Order: sequence, then C-alpha cells, then structure tokens
Amino acid sequence: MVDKEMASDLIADLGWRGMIQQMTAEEELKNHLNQGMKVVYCGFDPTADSLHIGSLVPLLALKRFQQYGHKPIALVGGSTGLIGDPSFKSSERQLNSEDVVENWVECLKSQVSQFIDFDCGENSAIVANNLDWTKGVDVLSFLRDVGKHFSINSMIQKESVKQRIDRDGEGISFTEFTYMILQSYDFAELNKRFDCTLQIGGSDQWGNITGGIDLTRRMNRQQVFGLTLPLVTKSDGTKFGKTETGTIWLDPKKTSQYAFYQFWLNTADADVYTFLRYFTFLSEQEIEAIEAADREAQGRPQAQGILAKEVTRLVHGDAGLDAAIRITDAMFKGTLADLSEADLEQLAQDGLPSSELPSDFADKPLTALLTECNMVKVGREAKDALGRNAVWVNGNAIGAESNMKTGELFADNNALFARFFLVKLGKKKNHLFTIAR
RNA sequence: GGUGGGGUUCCCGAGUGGUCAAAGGGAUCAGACUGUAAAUCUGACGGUUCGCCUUCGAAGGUUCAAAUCCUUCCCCCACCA
Repeated sequence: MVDKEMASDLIADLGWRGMIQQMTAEEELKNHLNQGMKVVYCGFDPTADSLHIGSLVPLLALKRFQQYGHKPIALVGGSTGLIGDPSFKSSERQLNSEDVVENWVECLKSQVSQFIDFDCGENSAIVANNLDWTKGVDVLSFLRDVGKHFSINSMIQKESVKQRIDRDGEGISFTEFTYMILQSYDFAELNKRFDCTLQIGGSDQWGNITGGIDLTRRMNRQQVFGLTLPLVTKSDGTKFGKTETGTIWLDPKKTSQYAFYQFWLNTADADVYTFLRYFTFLSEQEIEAIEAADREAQGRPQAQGILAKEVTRLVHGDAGLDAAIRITDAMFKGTLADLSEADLEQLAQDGLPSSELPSDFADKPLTALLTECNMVKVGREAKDALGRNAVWVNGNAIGAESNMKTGELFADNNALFARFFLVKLGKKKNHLFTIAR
C-alpha cells in the first residue's frame, strides 16, 4: 500500500490541481512524505451544525493524502470552537454556548467521517476532538508550559490578526488572541499522541499552522510541516459557496441533494475546470480531455454536468445523486405528463421544495401564497413574473389577472392525481404544493 | 481631550424645506437571446389585497409641508494633542 514514490506523486497531484498555496520546507516535506506512512491532520471548527462546501477542499485533501497511503486525522475543534478563530475576521465574534458547540461537534464528527476511510489497515483515519486534551488543562500549567513558548511580539505580527490590531474602531479580545496558541497546542499534542507531522488547512490558517510548527519544535523537539490550500475563488469575484438562497451546506437537511447538484451544474464556464481539479478525483488526463472536448464542441459544455455528478456522488452518494438527477430531469427535460403519482411523491422527498397548501389559500392573492412558500422574496417578484406569463401551475401559464383567483387555480379538480400542484416560476424555480388531507 | 467631516433604501453613493419612495452605479428578480451559461438588450427593484402603509443613525421640536431646519443623544472617520 505504501508506495515508495507516493510523496512526490502526491505533491505533484496536489500541484497540478492548483491545490498548494504554501508549504513549509518543500524539499524536506517531500522527503519526509517519501519515508513511509505519515500522519496528517486538518482541523474543522464547529461554527454551525454542518460544514459547507468551503470545507470540502481540505476535507478532500485529507482523503487524497489517505489515498496515497498516509493516515488522516480529522480534528473537530470542540475547544477552539468555544473560543473563535480571529484569523482575517474583521470583528470580534459572539461566543456560542457550550451545549450548542457540543452539539455541533457531534454533527461535524459524523459528517467528516463520511469522507475518510476508517477501515483500511494502518492508515485508517482518526477523528479527534481537541476538547479531550484542553478541557482538563488548568490555567497556570497552560500559561507556564505552553504560553511561555509564544512571543507576543511575533503573534501581533501575524497578518491574520493585523487588521484587528491596527485598525481603528476594531479590537481583539484576549480570548480570541489566544486562539492561535490553542490551535498550536493541538498540533503539538497530535504530534505527541499520534506522531502527526503535517497540518493542512485553508490559506487563512497559515499563521496558526506555523505557530503549531514552532510550538511542536519547542515542546517536543520534533520537526513538523505545514501546507495550505488555496481559498476557492470565482472568476466573477463573488464569494464561492453562496447563492441568493444562502450557503450550500453538506447536510442534505440544510441543502437538498437537488439544490446541491444544481449549484454545481450552474458553475460558470470560467470556473468549471478549476473546480473539477479541486473537487473531484478525476485524473489530470481525464480533466484535460473534458476541457479539450468542450473547446471543440459547440454549445453546452459537458464539464458542469460531470462536476455536478462527481461532487454530488461524493457528498450524497449514489442515491443522493439519483434523486438530484431525477428532479432535474423532471423539471428541465420531461413534461408533467411523464410523472406518475409515485414520482411526484418522490420529488418532495428528494428535495424539491414543497409544502402543503394552506387551508385558507382561496382567500390569499397568488403573490402572498408564493411569498409564503419562499418561491419569491417579496410579492412584487411574483407579480412581475405573472405580468410576463412566467408562472405555471401544472404546466399552464398564469397571467396577472389571476392574482386573486387562487381559489379557482388550486381547486381540487385541477390537481394532479387529485392532490398535487406543481408551480414553476421563471426557468429555475419550482415548488410542489400538496393538498392537505 | 480639541478641531473638522460624516451616518440615506441590500451595498456604494447623490440629494440641503415642497415636483422625494428619494438621481446614478452595483447586486438581485423576471423577459428576450442561449447552453437551466457568459456577454448583451428590456422591465422590475421599500411593502401592498393598488385603498393605502412604512423608510433617510435615535428621540423630540419648528412648519400647511422635513432626508433636508432646530435641540439632545448614539456611532463612525480625519487631523491635532
């Protein structure tokens, strides 16, 4: 399993994918990784009950290390999550309560576990929680044993906290300032416990990682390494991972498989090949072939479809991918007549936005109904769409004059299979209403 | 602590008594084109059941009428100390 050449291959693999932002001692790190199985860690702080796609890059990076024979540790920050990472944050953050963070830790643990293999022999993955070794530490020991190794002078030089220190009107509490020490201590501790010698993370973590490298050398007399991954950016300058609707989460309860699949499917041409490199395990040759084929072909590129398929399968499995494709086909390819009663039932379960028709729907204007089910943000949008005949109920276009005719439109005898109304607004928004029984 | 400048609708930013729901740009939504793209063009853009209702840091006040004038308060920025 452990290949002699694996390290140079691994670094080369990460390299052509554009996934290396910075690393410490490049040659030494390569040599180090060539000497058999090494232990690598990446931390994920609980800031919500799910990770979002921004965390996918480091998560998949851990998996890539494992594929090359190394042992990954996914560290969930039970203690660091209680403090809050100030890196590149413009203002002090609100503390979350202990039980909330504890709950989030459990959520992240199981989520993170889906991506790495826990049963593959000696390089099986580990999930750790830094609260385990931070909880019992008393203040005086911490200050004497750990704090003494840190120089305030170098800490305030770090780019990650500079704006908080230099900028008028902003400050940083001692609590957040200490975050770097806590994370550094994690690295030293993981080094001691598991012989962990490499930390990876987003490029915003460079300061924290180098802090850990220094501390490990001072406390454990061990040379350890760091590697950062690039921040995912989009060619149009907007923030990656957010849509008008909000963050794209990994948890299907927060972002349905369908919405997840659609997110990737809508990737801009200018970004899609980069994302294939970041987010899939396709080889360099495969991706180049896709790129070349798209360049030749007229019309729609195939890359978005491949990206959506690969990433959705990675995160939601084959069943999740099937569900996403099922809805996509129904909404964008097929006709309503093709859908059976069972299909309609399935769509709601698969993540098509849906809701029960409220009992007093007949009294509501259509604008209010569509606002309440979150198809539009304000009634105005629905009205605008109605004015352009861009609203369909069960396939029939509806005009502005129908705004007050909700009762007729959603009458029982107009329903599909006597209980479903599929409303489409514009090209991309769909909502399934069911009649309450 | 002193002096000067400022807080406007999702964001940037005009507006200094009525013609202001408030220029312009961005973002967003819908339409055309298309590939469920991009670019471009068109329309909408505080809310609304189209009667009205609610906005210009906060609270009061002057006025027939205030984002605009007055008072107090809160916050930000620049320079000086």
